[in-house]
Amino acid sequence: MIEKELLTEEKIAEAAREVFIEKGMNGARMQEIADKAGINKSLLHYYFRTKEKLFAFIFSKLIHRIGDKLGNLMEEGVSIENKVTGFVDLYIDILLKNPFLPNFILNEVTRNPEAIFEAFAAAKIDPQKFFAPLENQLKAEGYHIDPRDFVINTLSMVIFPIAARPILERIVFNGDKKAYKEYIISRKTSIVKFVLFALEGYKKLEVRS
Amino acid sequence: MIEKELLTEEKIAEAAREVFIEKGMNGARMQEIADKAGINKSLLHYYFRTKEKLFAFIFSKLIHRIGDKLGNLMEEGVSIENKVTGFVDLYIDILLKNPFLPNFILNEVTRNPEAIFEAFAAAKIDPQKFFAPLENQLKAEGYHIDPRDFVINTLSMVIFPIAARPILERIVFNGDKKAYKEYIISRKTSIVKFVLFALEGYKKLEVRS
DNA sequence: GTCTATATGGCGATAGAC
DNA sequence: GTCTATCGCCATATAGAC
Repeated sequence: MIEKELLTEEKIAEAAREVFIEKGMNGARMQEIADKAGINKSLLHYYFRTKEKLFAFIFSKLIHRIGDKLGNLMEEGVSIENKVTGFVDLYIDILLKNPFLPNFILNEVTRNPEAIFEAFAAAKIDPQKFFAPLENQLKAEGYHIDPRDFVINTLSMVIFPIAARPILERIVFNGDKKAYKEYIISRKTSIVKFVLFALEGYKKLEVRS
Repeated sequence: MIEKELLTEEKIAEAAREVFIEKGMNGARMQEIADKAGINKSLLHYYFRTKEKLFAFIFSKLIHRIGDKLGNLMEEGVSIENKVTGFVDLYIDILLKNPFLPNFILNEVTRNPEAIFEAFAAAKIDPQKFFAPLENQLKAEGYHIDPRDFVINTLSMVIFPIAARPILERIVFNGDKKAYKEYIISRKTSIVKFVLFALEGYKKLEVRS
């Protein structure tokens, strides 16, 4: 019964994705995944022989999707300003829908670095294809900034406040969840503004330092 | 024998701190802590009845120290520029020595939010005492930026690249650990530059948006 | 206070009926 | 394919000798 098999496997994958992302490999329980998928625990082992295999399956699919999204943002002919705007907007939306994603990736990548090599290799993510054109474009548009600083600073400002939600929500917003969420949404414009202001400074420089 | 008791308890605390920070509450093993402290596993339970209690002890001490350091950075009479420089320099040094700290805090604070309330309350950390003077100072020095953006953006750029070390080291630096570390050190100056350039833009504005 | 030995419970994994 | 029952391991925690 192929029809049924696909359905069950999808239910398992969806449940596993949710539980793994929220609890991590160590914290996740096969029982919880089974419950959430509406099936029996031993059926999990029937479809994916071990927890490790199930995890690897979920993780590599995830990296693959992220790799695709990153690639799409690198079309040529788009100005730096529009790239920043598009990037920040897209990623804050994604992260608002998947608030556990940043911590999950950071953890698993620390726990088992080998998985990165494989997953990123399989997803065909090549940093040179990303940085080389960006460096040229920054130069061409007159911004004398290290492209790594440009990318990493922007990425940091997008991801960190979402990874640190429990702390910010409590310390900065006194437990007001709505205020926190509105603040994150407001960052869609404020991060772009901050980055573009900074870039102005680099425009005046003659050499990058 | 009080002398001995203090020594053993300190050895346990130091070992527990290292293991908890690297592996987290879930990943840490009482056996590993005992080994690292050079004592027996059951002696751990003699000093701290449960793993949870041992963890709470370590965690609250840690938050307390962080609270103190944050407070020290808020002396009056220091220019915004010097505060940024001092903050970035100090924190990158701390994080280079404790690379697991960011992920540890982010994780545990997600896993058990109650712990934050207690630990931060015990450490007497009051955000209003932090943000109110900073907001005034930013206004006084002519920077029309939301103080939360200012703090959170700077913090993000300091912490995130260290929390994301495994990814950056692999993807951006092709596995070259030395290059990664040198890059992080270079950020001590480049982050300050980036932030000050951005601030210049906010100086031209008449109202904060 | 510190040790050895052991209890207790949870979780991943398997056996086997249907 | 899906279930119930159970194994075997590992980690926390306790008992009890010294």
